[in-house]
Order: sequence, then structure tokens, then C-alpha cells
Amino acid sequence: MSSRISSRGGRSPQRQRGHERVAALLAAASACFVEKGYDATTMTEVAARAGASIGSLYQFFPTKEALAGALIADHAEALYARMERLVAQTPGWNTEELSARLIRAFADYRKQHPSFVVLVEAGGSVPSMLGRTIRQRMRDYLCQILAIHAPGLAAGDLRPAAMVVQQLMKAAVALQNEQPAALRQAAQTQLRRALALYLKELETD
Amino acid sequence: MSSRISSRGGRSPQRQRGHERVAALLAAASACFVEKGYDATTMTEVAARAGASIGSLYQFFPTKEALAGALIADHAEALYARMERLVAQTPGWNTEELSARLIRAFADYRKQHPSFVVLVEAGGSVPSMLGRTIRQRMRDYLCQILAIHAPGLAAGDLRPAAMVVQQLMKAAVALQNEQPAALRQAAQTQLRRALALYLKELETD
DNA sequence: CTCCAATGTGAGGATGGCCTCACATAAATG
DNA sequence: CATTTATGTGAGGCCATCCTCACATTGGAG
Repeated sequence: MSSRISSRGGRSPQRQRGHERVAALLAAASACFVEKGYDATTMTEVAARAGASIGSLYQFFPTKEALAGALIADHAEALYARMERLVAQTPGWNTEELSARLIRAFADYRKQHPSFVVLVEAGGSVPSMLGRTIRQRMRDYLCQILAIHAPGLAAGDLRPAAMVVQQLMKAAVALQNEQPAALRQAAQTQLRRALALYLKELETD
Repeated sequence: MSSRISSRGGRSPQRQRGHERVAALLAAASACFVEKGYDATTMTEVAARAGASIGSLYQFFPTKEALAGALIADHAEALYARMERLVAQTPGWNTEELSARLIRAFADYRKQHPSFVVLVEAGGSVPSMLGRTIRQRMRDYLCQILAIHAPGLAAGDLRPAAMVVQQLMKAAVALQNEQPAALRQAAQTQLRRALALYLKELETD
């Protein structure tokens, strides 16, 4: 749970009080990033929201970029864990079920880690090398799932298919912003159908 | 082609020289936004790239937000024109053709207006009310296309389907960033198949 | 040519944000 | 208690950026 912080400048918490602080700071940062985006949130605001002073914030996170990086790293770990559970459960699911689970997994994840999308998708001055790495690894997980679910698929067709599925997952996340709720749910249902159709087609190749 | 500028503060160009300047400024701004994102590009840099001074830039665009807004407005107009052509041509196309045309239309548009996605998708401090309006209107166009192509579709199912198609278009745009080219093209082909499958399913409802 | 509105210019004001630093407090250790 | 390490604090340095302003230049109209 504790995010490893770059050794240069920012000291890791040692006592219990320190760990509580970093937790509060990370939570505050997450909320700010979601509400105002990466560039628009200020370090002062994050500290204030966590009930800390600016100096305290800089004690643990030597830089704004390091703060975002720690958040991303924490959330990425949770994402990987979720994906590994999905991979493990894939053998027992048919196409419809797999489609529904994939959509639901991403929708749920976004609810629990709202700042992740904001930070990784932000094309701005946020550390984007992490984002590339994470997207790549996500694609690897999807390749595993597809290899299990559609064993007849040629190895060369695996990655393009995984990329398409990945984009559909991103679409599921984007649809969560829609209002009203009835329309959103109808759209999510349709997206699930589209994904199931595509997965079914992959099996017959 | 000339972008209408808010009457408060920023004067519209009157002589030919002025029009050339705003064109150069908009082109420079577009390039900067693409390369560095909205927040990271500076007004000084835009002016320098256009071969103008900062004062000249502020003569026509009273604010950084107005500059981005003018760009978005120009690009949106081109988008609407393209969508209207698509709507007009839809009756003559079968499902495969429609799918290919939709994907290609968006991919081409992104090549010709690279800053549009950067500005509209940027969740930061960019004027986002324009983005909402544009997305809404895009959805309306897609509803028209679907109503033509799948006349049997219930009116209530039209908007959710349009939302899904819209997300697939966004996916097509996102896939354009992928490297290497062979992988990108394979993924785009797969996405076209997924869209065609979904459109075919809509017809049989 | 003269005049005047449009356009061009860049130094500088004003603001705000990232980060530092010198010092204060808390808590563990002996 | 004395000491030392971890943690807490906030004023301020430094710098980048947005935008203003007073003035120069251009070019068409009369």
C-alpha cells in the first residue's frame, strides 16, 4: 500500500504518523486531481485539503510530479491485481459473461480510483512514461485473456485484437460520465453487446 | 473560415494584413497545442512561432482561452461539414462501406486538424463547454446516420447506439498514435470489423 | 501629401505557483 | 532527563506566465 518514493530528496515515512500523513496527502491529491485536473491543482491546495502544511507535503513528495507518480503507481498496482484475477477466471466464462465482466471490471475500477484516468490520460505535463508502460502491460493482460478465450486465434492477430478490446474498455470508462443514468445504462448495455459480438467473431477465426 | 472573435476586447481583423496575421497565429497556436498541450504552451511561444509580437497576438485574441476557443470553433465547423457530407451519402452505402467510411472520416479529420482532439479532450482549464456542445451535435449526426442505415431501429434505441458508435470513432482516432505502422493498421482493420458487426446487429433489431 | 484607423511592438506590471529553508515540535532511544 | 531523529510549519525566494500600455509603423482614403 505504501508507495515507494524516489530516494532523491523525498524521505519515506518511518513512524506511524508519517504513514498516516502520506495517506492523507495522497487522498487529498487524488481528490484535487479529479476535480481540477493535474495542471490546475496546486500543491498548496493539496496540503490544505490534507490538513497539512506545504513543508510537510514536500517532506514526502519532493515534487509535484513525484506526487502524481506515487498516486499512479499505487493505482496501477491495484489495476494489475484486478487484471490477474480476471485472467485467472477467464477459463470458466463464455463470451457473454467475459464481455460483461470486462466492462464491469473497468467501470468498477474507475469508481474506486477516479484519479487514475485523469492522470494517465492527461496528455499534459504529467509523467507520461508511466502511462505508456501501464497501457502496454494492460495490453499484455488482454492478450492472455484472448489467448485463453479464443485459442484458435493466430498469434499475430492477438495484439491487434487486444488493442481493440482495450479501446472498448476505455469507451466503457468514458461512458460512465454520461447523464442521465438511464441513457448511460442503455449505452453500456449496447457496448457490452458490441464487445460480445466482436469476441464471438474472434473465436471463429 | 474567419473565426468570429468575442467582441469584448479582441478586435476582428479588417485589412488583409490582419487576416493573414490571425491565420498565422492560429496555425502557430495549433502546432504548439499539438506538441505541448494546452497548459504547457505559452502565449509568447505562439507569437514567436507566428513571427509576431505578443502585443500583436493579444490584439486579436484577448485571452489564451479565446485563442483556443477560436481554434475549436474553426475546426468544429469543418467537422460539421464533414458529418453532413457523411449523412448525405449514407443512403447509398451498405454496412461494410459505412463502417469503413466512418472510420476513415475520423482518421482523416484528425490528420488535418490535429489540435482539435488535444483541445476538446483536454480535461484541464480549456473551455470545455464548447466540447460538450460539439460532442452533443456529433451524436445528433450519428443518430441521423443510424436512422437512415437501420430504419427498423426503435427511436429509443437510437441515442444509446449513437453513443457507442461515437466511442468507436474516438477509438479509431486514438489508434492513430500507435506504432509501428503495421500494428496500427491491423488494429484499425479489426476495429472496422467490430463496428461493422455492431451495425449489422442493429439492422436486425 | 495628409490624416487616421488598423496594426505592430516589447518592456514591464501583476499574479500565482513550485519549491527552499531555518527553525519548532513530537516521539523514540538510552 | 538528555539526545537524536522524524515530522511539522509557513514566510519568502525565484521564476514563469498572462496580459497591459504607451508608443511606433503601415497603408488606404480623401
